[in-house]
Amino acid sequence: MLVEVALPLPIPRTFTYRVPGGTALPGTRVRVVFGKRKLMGWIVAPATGDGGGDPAKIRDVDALLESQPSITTDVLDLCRWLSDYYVLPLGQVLKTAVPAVLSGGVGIDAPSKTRRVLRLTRELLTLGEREEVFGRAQRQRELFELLENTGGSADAAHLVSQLGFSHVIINGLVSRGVAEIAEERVDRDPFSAMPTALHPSFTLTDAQRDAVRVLSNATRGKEGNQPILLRGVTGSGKTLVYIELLKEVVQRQGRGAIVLVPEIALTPQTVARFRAVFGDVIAVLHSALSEGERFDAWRMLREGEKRIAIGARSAVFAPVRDLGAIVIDEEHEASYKQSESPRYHARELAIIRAQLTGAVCLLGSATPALESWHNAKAGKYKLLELPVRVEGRPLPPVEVVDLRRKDANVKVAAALNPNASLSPRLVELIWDRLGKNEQTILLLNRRGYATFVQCRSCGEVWHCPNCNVSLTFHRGRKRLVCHYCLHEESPPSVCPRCMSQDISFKGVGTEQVEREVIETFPQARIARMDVDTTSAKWAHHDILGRVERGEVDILLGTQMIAKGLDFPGVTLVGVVNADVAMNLPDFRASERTFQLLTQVAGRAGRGEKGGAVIVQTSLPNHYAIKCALEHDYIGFAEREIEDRKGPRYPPHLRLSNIIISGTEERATIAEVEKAAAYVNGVIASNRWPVTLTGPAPAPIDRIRGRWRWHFLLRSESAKAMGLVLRSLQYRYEFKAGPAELRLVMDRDPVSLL
DNA sequence: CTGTGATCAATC
DNA sequence: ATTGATCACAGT
Repeated sequence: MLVEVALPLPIPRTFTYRVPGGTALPGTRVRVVFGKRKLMGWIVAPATGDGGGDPAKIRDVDALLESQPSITTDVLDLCRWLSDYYVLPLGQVLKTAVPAVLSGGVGIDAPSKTRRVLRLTRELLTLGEREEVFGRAQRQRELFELLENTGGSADAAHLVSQLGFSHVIINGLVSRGVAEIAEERVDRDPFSAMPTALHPSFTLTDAQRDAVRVLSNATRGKEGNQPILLRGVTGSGKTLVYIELLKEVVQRQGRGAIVLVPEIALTPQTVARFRAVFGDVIAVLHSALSEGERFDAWRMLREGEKRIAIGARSAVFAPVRDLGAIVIDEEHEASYKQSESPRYHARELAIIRAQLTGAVCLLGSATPALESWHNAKAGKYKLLELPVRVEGRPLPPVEVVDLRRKDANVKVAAALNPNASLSPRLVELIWDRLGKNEQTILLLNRRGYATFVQCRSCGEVWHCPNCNVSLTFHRGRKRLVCHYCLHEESPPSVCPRCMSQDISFKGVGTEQVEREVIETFPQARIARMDVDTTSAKWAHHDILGRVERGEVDILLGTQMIAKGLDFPGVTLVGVVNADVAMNLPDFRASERTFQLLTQVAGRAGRGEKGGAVIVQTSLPNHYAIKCALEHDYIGFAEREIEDRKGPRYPPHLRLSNIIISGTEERATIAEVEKAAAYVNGVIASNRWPVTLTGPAPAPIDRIRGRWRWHFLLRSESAKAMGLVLRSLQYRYEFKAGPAELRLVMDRDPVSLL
């Protein structure tokens, strides 16, 4: 039998091999001889026959690595789509769709962890039988009866170390023929030991009930197979709708489901709620899992022992059987787009996988991505809405503090501290909450102490030697740090250019706000949550746990505190500076700002006590901020969609960002110009409806010592865009020349930085 | 006339 | 990605 094998190499084609004596299903991993070496690959199809080459060259498959395909049919089809759309060889895609331990070429059983267990082989029903078998061997009889009471088997090491049965006793049972030592697979699941905070189950609101009805009809194929967008304001109970959908699919229909969450470490509450309802049929695909644990979770899904996978974007490849639903929570989140190859968007893959399997695809958000909203308005997605919070709780009032105003307010603050980043109004409200023993969340989307360091006398700003970005001062570490390449150096005491000692630390970061908060509210219990305080494995979990138990008065952090958290004790949210996200040179800056403000404002007032939000900004008239104040998603979306007509950006068309990087600036520019000229030629000669903008330096034009230039492709036609990218791939695939020049194709980029 | 490096084609 | 072939130019 001849088969097509995809190899994890940058070669966009498959190779034909022979499976000697027998057959093998697509999705099976094989080892093959390729050139001089042996590689692991996947059988992806029966051989096409015309296979583009000399039949005499076809070699035998070296070994089949598994009897059951590691890639199921629907995942294989999903990977094919990914390979085609994002212009990437199929073998490389498949490699990212299975746990890393499987791409090393080991057999499917090898990564499993086993333990030795003592297991009963014979029943001794009567007392007489027991007397006869054991005689005076009292301890052996005790061990035998212990095993009977624990279901017939027990861990051998545990019997010896914890229960005091020596090897002699165990061997005695074995030699009497009533028990045996066996290897048993261990299923590592670090979550099984974690408490599942049982959430009070609310009765559904009318809107929730309507949504659930539509969704459960959809699971029975009554609503067509469109993706469904659930727009529910913060606190409207989207999670409960997801749970009801999964109850229908998993408990009533006996099918499987996938739940995607933006970053699983940041959403422990969401995960805990699913675990509370579905218990041990859930596999949690957490980034902190070891490779072995990840493999176990994957295998249990593959074998149907677990039916729900919950995890970040890569969980879209989970080998869930008989898939009935995919839920994408916070579907607007940028983290669903992978920032390295393969640069897929998990939301798009989820929609495709749902289409392939007939599953329901549910996108949920309070602030849908404009693309999703646009699709819903155009009728491509079905739209469901949850317009009010549960139990009729109001959305919190949002108040603006204008950072530009040099009136009494700010002067008071300035008199106290010239660098004050908390306005008197915000300070006053925090005092009030401290007095009432209520909690405050403070958001600032910048970490470190000061975002740049500048000489007051000559204006020199300290930059990273490898990247074209300013260095951030971290006071705790007493270092200047580059947030792109992690370069560190000592903070200067003298300006090397003008020898002045008058050096200022500018641009407030979370570390500095933390200091200000400590000085202003000395008795408050404060927790800071950003990349610098959450590097330890379960650090997120620990910090959020303290907040949940009421051990923290003020939680301060970057955007990682803005999402999905549900703490009824939080009655005040302060946005220290709303402008940070707005000033990025990216067409999504307004959208990001609006989403961040809406999401973080939604953390306030989830309990009975209500809540308030303070937004400090120097752009109080910007529509992104104004709409966020009024909780007006639709107003924002309409205005922003209009704004993106000139120059045209998504959702009006599709983008691809082509980046060429290299260590030499001139060679990089020369190459990007060559590439752009080539693309322009291809577009013109085929009359493809695609336009090219650039080339130009990337917004951050040097990272890790590499110069970066890019150009943008715009098209309303996905097909034409695909053809252009494909021709670029062929042009560059076998490209000779200094290998240090690299080309990246980012289709539907989420950020242009 | 050999040796090192760059460039290119091929891999079932 | 990796290997082997081919070709240029440098040092002998």
